[in-house]
Amino acid sequence: MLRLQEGSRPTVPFPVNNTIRLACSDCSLREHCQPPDLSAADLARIEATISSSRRVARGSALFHAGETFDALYAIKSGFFKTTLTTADGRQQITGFHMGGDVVGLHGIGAGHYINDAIALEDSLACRMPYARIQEVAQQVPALQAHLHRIMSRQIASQHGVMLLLGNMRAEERVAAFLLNLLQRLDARGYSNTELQLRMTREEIGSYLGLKLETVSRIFSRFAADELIEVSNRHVRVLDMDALQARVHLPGCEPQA
Amino acid sequence: MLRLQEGSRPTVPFPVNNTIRLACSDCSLREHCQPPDLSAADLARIEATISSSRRVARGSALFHAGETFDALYAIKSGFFKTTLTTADGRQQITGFHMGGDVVGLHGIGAGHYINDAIALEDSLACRMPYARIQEVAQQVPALQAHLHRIMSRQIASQHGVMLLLGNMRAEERVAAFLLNLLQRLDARGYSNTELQLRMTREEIGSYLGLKLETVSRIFSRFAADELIEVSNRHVRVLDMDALQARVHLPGCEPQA
DNA sequence: CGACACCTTGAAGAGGTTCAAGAAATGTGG
DNA sequence: CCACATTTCTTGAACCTCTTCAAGGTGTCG
Repeated sequence: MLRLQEGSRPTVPFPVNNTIRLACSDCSLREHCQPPDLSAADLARIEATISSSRRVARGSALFHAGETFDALYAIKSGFFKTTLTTADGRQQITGFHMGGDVVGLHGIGAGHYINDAIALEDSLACRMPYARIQEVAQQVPALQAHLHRIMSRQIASQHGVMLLLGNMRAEERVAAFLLNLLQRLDARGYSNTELQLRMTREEIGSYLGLKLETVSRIFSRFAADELIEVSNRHVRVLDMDALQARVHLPGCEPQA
Repeated sequence: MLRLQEGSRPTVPFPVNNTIRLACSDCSLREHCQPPDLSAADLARIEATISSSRRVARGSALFHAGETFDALYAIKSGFFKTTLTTADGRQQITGFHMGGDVVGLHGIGAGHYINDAIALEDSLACRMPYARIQEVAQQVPALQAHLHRIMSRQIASQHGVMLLLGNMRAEERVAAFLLNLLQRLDARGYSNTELQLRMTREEIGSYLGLKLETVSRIFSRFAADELIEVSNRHVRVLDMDALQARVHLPGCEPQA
């Protein structure tokens, strides 16, 4: 079984859609994408079905809208966006996904993917054929429960996005976006005050329902107010409390 | 087993949260909430776990945010809204749900409901304890697959809402909203050109990220343009093609 | 070094909100 | 069954936020 050399930088062009193998038991993301408390036998069974990894080069797709759905993907490393395209060509980014996230769940019901999942940096994903997942879940209750949890959480988190898009002003959206990213990075052991954005201002805007100029202006405003420090795509939070305070609407404090 | 008299109008005040029993095999919504092609034995097993119905009076809740999650609900008849409330008191309606829809899925991952589900008219819902669903799904692959499909479809349809909130102008949102309702009613055997709104303009606005005045104005504009006919909460579509055309952005046709 | 993609900032403009007032529908109690 | 209160809806006018258009700057990669 090939062991990935995590730290090494490839000297050749990044291979696209190359399939390699890597043990689930070695995966640092186990607690994110697998049910806890599995027996060794169960783990082995799951591993046999899903330990096929796919490299995805920056800019290329894990799957495209319209392709027949046949597998879920757990992101092992890297960063993805999922984008919806309308008949008249408008694009909406429906999510940003990082290590441990599972993408493709929307395809189960439709039979095909409705999204494009595009890597925003060279990434590694774990391909999990859905037919096999179903089989194993039928025998391993913990996997079934885990799958339900993952789908349910995605539904719940999308409610949060609807709140963001439906109720928040531009400033609040950007603040909430940054805080959400930081929180997810924190949960993965990274800094909770500093991050490297993997997406353009335009992509942030698409996700937040704003234009790229608006996003840029708000970054500048936050920097001017000394809430954050922005240098290109590197963002450092200087005043976490103040940033969090911006998520609540400014002119509408609950009054006695 | 009590048989509901569908057509009869209760002469006593509508009983709140009353639990009655009604056979799944009698339910007109079977094809909506249950997997197809079940054996009689499987159907009986499912029925034993989920054939407990709850009446919910207009204005009261099927569940509240914060309550411990223990069951999913399939709506048998009536109409619900699900609403999210923020710390600072803002409300966002995250969905409208009618007969055949399943609500509460977001609770699986969180362990508690994150939404309020409020009946917009006197309604009947089928309570399905989640622990039992899990058990049965473990033994009946068709049920498991069906549950996955339901959750997946909800994820996919929420992507559509994100597109609506993130990318569409007010006019498009209202047109898309009406068309979506009509399509769902059509799938349930009702008219696909005429409907009785069960929610206020404010609730429509909350769902669409608009103010109630904006919704009202757009209804008036559509009526003035003879796309629809509005009389209070009754809406009849006069020109379906033109209404559908409003969903695409008006000033941005793909040009050669 | 030069081309290209990405970002910032300004000024003008549009779409939606806010505020306000009145009309219509709905519900309540006598 | 009618009068009254309440909720919901409509419409107008002023305002504000975000967008659009535009230009220049910065960073990156071949």
